[in-house]
Order: sequence, then C-alpha cells, then structure tokens
Amino acid sequence: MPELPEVETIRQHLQPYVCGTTIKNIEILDPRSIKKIAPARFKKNVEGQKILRVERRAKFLVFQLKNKTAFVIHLGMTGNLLFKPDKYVKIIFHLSGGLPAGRQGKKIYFSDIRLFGKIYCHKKYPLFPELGPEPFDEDFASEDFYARLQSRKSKIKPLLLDQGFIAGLGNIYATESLYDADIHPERSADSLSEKEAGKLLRSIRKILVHALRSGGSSISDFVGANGQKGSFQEHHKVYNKEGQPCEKCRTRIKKMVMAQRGTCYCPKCQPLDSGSTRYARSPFARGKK
DNA sequence: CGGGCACCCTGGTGGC
DNA sequence: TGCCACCAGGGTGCCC
Repeated sequence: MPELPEVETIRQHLQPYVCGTTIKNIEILDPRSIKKIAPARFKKNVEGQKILRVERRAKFLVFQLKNKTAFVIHLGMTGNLLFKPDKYVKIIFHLSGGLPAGRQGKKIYFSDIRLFGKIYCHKKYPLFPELGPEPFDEDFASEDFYARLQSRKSKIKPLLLDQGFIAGLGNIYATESLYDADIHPERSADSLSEKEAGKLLRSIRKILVHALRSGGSSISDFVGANGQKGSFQEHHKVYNKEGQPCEKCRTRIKKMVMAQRGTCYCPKCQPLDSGSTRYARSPFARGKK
C-alpha cells in the first residue's frame, strides 16, 4: 500500500515518539509477519534494545538500535504502524522510557490485512545494496537519470516501479508522475529525450513533495501512525480515474494493465505514437499510423 | 536484460 | 440480502 510519501509520513510520526525508548517486549500475534529470521531469534536480537533513531530508505522503515542491529519494517500493500490498535494487529511493540520523561507503557501496533508486510532484523551493512537512488538525493542529477534511462529498453512505467532503478515509487506515484510529465507509460526508457528525462524527474519530485505535504494518499484505509488520514488522493489526476475527463484536455482517461498493475493515462497528453520523428528511438515511431 | 506469469494473503466492492 | 468473481497502492522467483 504505502509508497515513499506514506512511509515517510509514518516515519515522521514515529520518530519523536519512539526515539530513546527501549523495546521492552514484542508480542507476536501472527508469526507470519516476521520474515527471514525465526521469531524467537528476532525477539532475542531486538528486545531490551534502545531505539536510537528511525530512518527511511525507499519504502523501508529502519529502526537503528543501540546494539547496531537494524530492525527493518516493510509495510507491503496493507501494513501500517499505529499508536492505537485496529482489528488487523499482528505485532505489538511494548516500549519503555523516552521523552516525555516518566511516560510509560507506550505501544506501537503493526497492523497488516494481507500479510505482505515484512519485519526482520540484521546487522549486515550496507543494508540495501540492491536499491537505486532516492528521488530526493541531492547527488541524483537529471543527467544521471537520463544516462540510466538511455541504457534501458524496458517500458518506462515498470522501470519506475523497479526499486533498483529508482527507490520509493509505487503504482500511484509512478502513474501520476508520468501523467504530469506527459509521457506515455509504454514508452521505452531509452526513447526519452534528455529534456523529457529532466521533466520526468522534476515531475516525480513535484508529485512526491506534494504528497508528503498532504500526509500521503489515503486509499482504502491508509492513516498515519497518529490515525490521521492523508489527503493526497484528492489530488490524484489519473490514478483510478478511468473514463473521467483529463484536467488538461478533457479527453477521457484510459486504463490498461502493465506488469500486472493497473495503469491510467491520458491518451492525448501522453502520446505513444506522435506520428513524427519525435520519438525516433521508439519502435513505434515509424510505420504505424 | 526484458516480459509474462504465479504466488504470497485477506477484505471490500460491485454485479447479478 | 446473499453469493461470488474480481480487484487492490508490493515484491519475489521462475520461465522463456
């Protein structure tokens, strides 16, 4: 469910609440949420440890512990971390200490309907060698983005979902970014011009910033850890808008399936075949009307 | 490398 | 009201 803005929203809610606390006890209501490590060993590695800080990398939340263990949570499609329980709680973290001083009995609830979420811990660094650059990394320049697009022949939409190519985008924000940049989801990555690559990166950043300011998108039941819903879903322009008029040109939004994911786009604003030499490197640029 | 698919799960919905 | 097929924002692994 959650993509970068939602995970970051949760991180910001958690950070002041859990920093400096100690994980007293972990109550495992459903062991299927603990991955890569036996639940008993997980408990042993993490219980009694102080939480130094909460970080985010791509869609992963990382709790850095005093004993150098990284306690990692990926929320999958329906995972959430809450201050108050709901009916899908799988794991309860009992915390003690921290600020304000003397406040005891803090709890964090890991809730997850579909059990696609993952919780584990390890001490191997770097933590995520397989992940691509963060969209907001200052070193991630538009020229790098263009160069990396040039080396890939896959369709742009699935490539944006590939966490090894760029980290943190999911179906909603990849879809919205391509619409904002007027790029058809099926364009091959290496068909994008340098100008289009720059526009796409700017769109990605713009959409993510906007979503962050709105506290994320609340589709179905996403809420921040504090229980507040995000509001960015009100700003979606194409995601889940099949049949509705495009805000820019009033053409009906179309929906297709790519890489097993629904993809909405405006057929006029996001042309695949321009009928010109504009997309000279695209196999669709010639021959087809 | 790229594309397609099955699979891990459960719950909400929309059609009949 | 009830049933059921279908859909869902993620990720991995396998096959060709």
